[in-house]
Order: sequence, then C-alpha cells, then structure tokens
Amino acid sequence: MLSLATIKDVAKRAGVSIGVVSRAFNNYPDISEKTRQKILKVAEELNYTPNLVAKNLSSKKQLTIGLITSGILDSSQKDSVNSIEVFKGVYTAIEEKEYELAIYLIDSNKQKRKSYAQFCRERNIGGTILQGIRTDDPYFKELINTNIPCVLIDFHLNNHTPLIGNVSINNIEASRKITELVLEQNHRRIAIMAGKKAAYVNNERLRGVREAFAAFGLQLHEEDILYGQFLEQAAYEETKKYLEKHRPTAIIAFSDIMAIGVMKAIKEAGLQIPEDVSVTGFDNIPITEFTQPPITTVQQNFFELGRQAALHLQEIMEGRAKGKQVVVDYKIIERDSVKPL
Amino acid sequence: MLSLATIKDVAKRAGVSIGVVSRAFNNYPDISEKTRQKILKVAEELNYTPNLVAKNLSSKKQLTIGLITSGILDSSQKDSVNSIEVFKGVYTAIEEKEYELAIYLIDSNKQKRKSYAQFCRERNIGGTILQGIRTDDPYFKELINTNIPCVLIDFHLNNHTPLIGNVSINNIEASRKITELVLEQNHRRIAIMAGKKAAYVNNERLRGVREAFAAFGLQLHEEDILYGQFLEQAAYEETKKYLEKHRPTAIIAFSDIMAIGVMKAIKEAGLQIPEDVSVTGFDNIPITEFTQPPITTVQQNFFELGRQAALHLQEIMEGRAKGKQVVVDYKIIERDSVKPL
DNA sequence: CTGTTAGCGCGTTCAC
DNA sequence: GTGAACGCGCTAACAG
Repeated sequence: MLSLATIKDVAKRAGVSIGVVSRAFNNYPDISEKTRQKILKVAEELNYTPNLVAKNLSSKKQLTIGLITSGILDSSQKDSVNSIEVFKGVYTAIEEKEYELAIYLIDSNKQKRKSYAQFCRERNIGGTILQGIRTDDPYFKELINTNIPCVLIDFHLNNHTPLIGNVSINNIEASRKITELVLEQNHRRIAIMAGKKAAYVNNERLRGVREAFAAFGLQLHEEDILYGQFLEQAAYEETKKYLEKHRPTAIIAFSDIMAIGVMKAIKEAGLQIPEDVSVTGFDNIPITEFTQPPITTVQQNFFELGRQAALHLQEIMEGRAKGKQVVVDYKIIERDSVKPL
Repeated sequence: MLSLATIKDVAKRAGVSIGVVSRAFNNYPDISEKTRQKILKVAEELNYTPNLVAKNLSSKKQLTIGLITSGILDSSQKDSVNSIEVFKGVYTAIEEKEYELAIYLIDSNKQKRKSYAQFCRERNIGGTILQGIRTDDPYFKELINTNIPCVLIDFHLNNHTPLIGNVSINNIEASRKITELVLEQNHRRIAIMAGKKAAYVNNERLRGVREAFAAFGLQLHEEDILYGQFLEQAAYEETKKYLEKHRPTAIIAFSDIMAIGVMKAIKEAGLQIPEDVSVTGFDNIPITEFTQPPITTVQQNFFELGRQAALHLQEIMEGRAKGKQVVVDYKIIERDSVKPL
C-alpha cells in the first residue's frame, strides 16, 4: 500500500500544527524535546517521510546537484569505465550529504536539445559538475555566466570566478613522468598519439611531453604528433599512416584506448611490441592489464576525481570555500609495453 | 544571469492568465491558435521553461522513473560495464519521452538506509526499474506490495501482478546453447562455475546446462558445480581447489569475470587453455577479447536490456500494457578458448 | 516554544 | 476560449 502520509496527517495525529512537524524534521532548536519525540514517533507509525519534491519547491535551500557529462553515450564500452567511476564517486559524495542528483547526458554526436542552464533551472539545481564538455561549447559559456556554482572535471577555465572550481590530476606532470620513463630507456624516435586538439587535458599532456623532451635536450616535432581523437579506430588509422613513412621506437598515447589502436597498427605492420616499438597509455582502464603485452600507463583514480568534484562543489554551494583547483593523485603503472633500447 | 522567469511573467507579458499559459504548454486543445503562438513567442523571449519541480508537485501525472541498482558501487571495474550499459539504455529511453530519472544505488555490502518504497514516495516516482536486487530483499517485497509499477532486469517473480514486468535474455536457452557447443566438441568432464545460489539468472543458466547434458544423455553432478559468486577472486579460488582433485577438460562459467578467475587458476596449475582445458564465459565484457586466449562467451546486449526495461515500464505506467516478460536477443561469440577434444 | 499564514510554480477544475 | 481560485506538500516568517 502506497498510502503516502503527508505532513498534515502527522500533525493531526500528533496533535500539533504542520509548522511544528516541519521544524521537528529540520532539526530546529526551538522545539521542545518532548514534542519532537512525539512527532518522530507518530511519523514512524505513519511511515511518513517528507516529500522531497515539495521540500524542493518551498525551500530556499538548493538540494539538488547536477552532473552534466558528454561523451558517455557515444563512448566505447572499453573506456566508459572511466565515466562510471566518476559517476560512482559523485554519487557517493552526494548521497552522503543527502543532496539529490540530476543527470544530464550529452551525446556529442547529436545536437543537444536543451541548454545546460535551462536543465539546471528547470530542476532547481544549485550547483553542477561538468565532464567531457568543451570550453567553447556555447551552452557551457551560458551556464558559467549564470551564478550557478560549477566544478569542472578534467578541464579548466582561465578567468575563473569564485563559483567555478575544477578537479583533475596534474596532467602536465604525469605526462612528463611517463615521457621521461620512455626517454630514460634511450628512446629518441618517439611519436605522440595525442587526443583532440581542443581538449584541455590534451594540451596539458602535450606540455608535459615537451618539458620532458626539453630536459633531455630534445625537441618535439609537429609531424610526430598524431591526433587520434581519443578514439581507438582513429588512433589505429593515424598510426598506420604514420608507420608508412616513419619508424619510431616508441609511441606515447594520451589514452589507453588509443594505445590499443596504436598497438594494433604496429602489429599489423609486422612489428613487435615492445621489441621493435614501445608503447605507453594513459588512464589505466581494466583492459590494459590483458593486452599483449600489458600496457605501461598512468593510473587515474576516476572515482576520486568524481568524489572530490562533488565535495568541492558542496563547499562552494554552502559558502565554505571559493572555487579552486583540486588536484588528485595519479600513479605510473609499469607493465611490459616499454623496453630499453 | 539566472533570472528564472516563471509562468506569471509569461502570463503578464502575454496579457493572459497563468491558466492559459499552462494550457498552452501542455497542448490543451481548447485554446486559440493565436494566443498559443503569442504565448510561445513571449516564453521564447523570456527564455521561460516550466519548472519541473513545481510541475511534478502540482500535476497528478507521474513524471519521474526510478532506477534502483544493487552491486554497482561494489562491483569490479572490469564488469561494471554491464551496469553502465543498462544505465545508458534506460537513460536513452526515458529522456526520449521526457520522463525524469531518479537513481538509487545500493551498496550490497552496506546496510541500505532507506527502503525502496520510501525512496519512490519521497520523489513522486511513478514507476521503477530494478536491477541486481534479491527476490528475498525485504525492501523489494515492500516495494512490490505498493501499487508502483516495476520492471525487473535479469530476475523474475512468480506471482507477478499486472504492474510487474521483467526483462532479460532467454538465459536457459543461451546457457543450453553454449553448453551444447562444448558438448559437441566431445568434452565430457565438465565443471560449471556458477554464480550465487540464490540468483535468478544463476538457476536459469543451471537449468540450461542440465537440459544440454540431458540431450547428450549425461547428468550434471553436484560436485562439479562450483559457486564463484560472480566474482573473479572467488572463481579463482574455487577452481584452484577443484583442480587439486579433478581434471576437467572444460569449465563453463556463468560470467566472464569468473571465467577470468577460472583461467588464472588453470594457468597456475600448469595447464593450457584451450589445449588442456576449454573455458567459456557469459556476458561478453570488453576484456574477453583481449585475454589469452580470447574467450568464447554469450553476448548480452545490456543497453537493449535497459532500454526495453524503460520502454516496458512506460507502457505499464501509461496503462498501455500489463506487466509481461520481455525477452532480448543474445548471441554466442566463438573465440579461441574452446577446442575440440 | 507553538500556531497561523503566505508563498514556491505550476496544473486543474469551474464558472463565464 | 479564457480567467479566477484552489491545491500539491512543504518551508519560513511572523505573531503570540
């Protein structure tokens, strides 16, 4: 039986007014312990629990948080793990503080019908986490011009306001470290399988590569930077084309999924990994452990990324902090895809 | 600027009452085309869009659907793909019809704080999809005793009411087919790596195995049924123990993740796959393509499972259908983990 | 400490 | 066709 008891029922049965019931449930101090107990007891009997929709409408407090994610609907099953880990982290942190979660998934192939700001307004959303969004997305620009607090995962805004925070690993450093690892093994003919030119993390990682190169007195040439769009197939094709004219001893990929495409092309060219060509990835998706050979990569803790994003957003929403940059740890995982020269 | 225009603003500016605006937005027929156009134009100018929270509260129609999932928070990254595919399917089907989605994730290790019925009541949820829930879960029992329509993914209820539907592949048949495939390769000493005894799909698949055995004039012995709890580690340990006393030529696993544990134990026993022992999986998670050897398995379309669940739930909620059993296609994927004897 | 009342933004009768 | 008025279930200010 779904007999939805309302605040009125509780009030009547407890012999008080609805105002008191409301205050009892919201832990107001100005209420006698005796009536509070009485009310809670009656509520228990009636199996009453406040209706969140009504609460949301009447309360001035914002109690729902948005999660706007692009690229999950159209991503490969192989790396959708990342998104779900982020989601789990966000969910965990939000549930703990009894916020509500509203999810908006953007299919980057389709034209999105509704603006992000509109999505938020319609649902009384008090703050939102964004992931996989492009900085030049007009809807994104519109959103950050509202006064809705935002936390960005894996990207960053230059002119950030106190309402905008962001969370990521130190991509420059991670990229530099894994490049150094390759360089230290005496590789010099190195190609980079980058992602999308416009992507923030892409440029950060490129910068890390350049720093590592510079530390070794080397320079990164444009022709050795391939763009695989963070896609397996594109990475495969780009590598194939590249191998027709070049013979690198190592390829550094900016995502595991691209590393897999890279490895496929290398093998098809009759080359061995890591004997002929070393390969590195980025993210540490589960498959990297099972490929031939297992891939040396950068482990990102996506759960923590999501969790920290939700935590920081709550800080901003509750006025406990201004938007800042939160950095999450990463870890280099050495497996068998890199071999000294 | 977040200037949240309300229905009042539109009404005032269009020179009509809020009732008319509401009717214009909800496609009432009894409104002149002229004023409807006028209202839509003004709404556009004001960037107005109805507040869903208020709509949800005032409307008698149910416009949000729940998704209650257990086992995603505590599942391995390796097979959380399944859950996210289901989620994507559900999301896609729900968004299309402009329902709202409310997600409730249950950590099967922790004691859940809130009953499913309560979760639904608090949010005015009109119907819900359940996944990974145990039939003997008291909260589940409570929920199906309300009049909230439910669609169950991958499990089933005997005394089902017109408000309860369920979606899954034909597990008996799929299990029978893959067992036959092993049997046809002349394997006779076969062990089964089953999941959890209480799980619905587990028993269905067990039944499929028995049917296949019977068709070959064989019988399945209890001692050859191992229970790996749908976990890699448990499957590994059970296999290890089993191999100390038995020497099967094939092991049929009820999930890919368990097949991976099984394969690890086989390799550690100094045996080769498939030369010494053939192995099959179930689900077709991405990793199966990369293991050594790639695993022969049953492909489930989890996206479709989720999508059909949401579609069927909407039918029930809208009174267009009674709860029924929806069956989704599966496919046997033959790779290299099975070898004829 | 408690009751009353006015909203929150919208859907929905019921008159006109 | 349209407007006025009530109600959804709750919070929050105000009075007492």
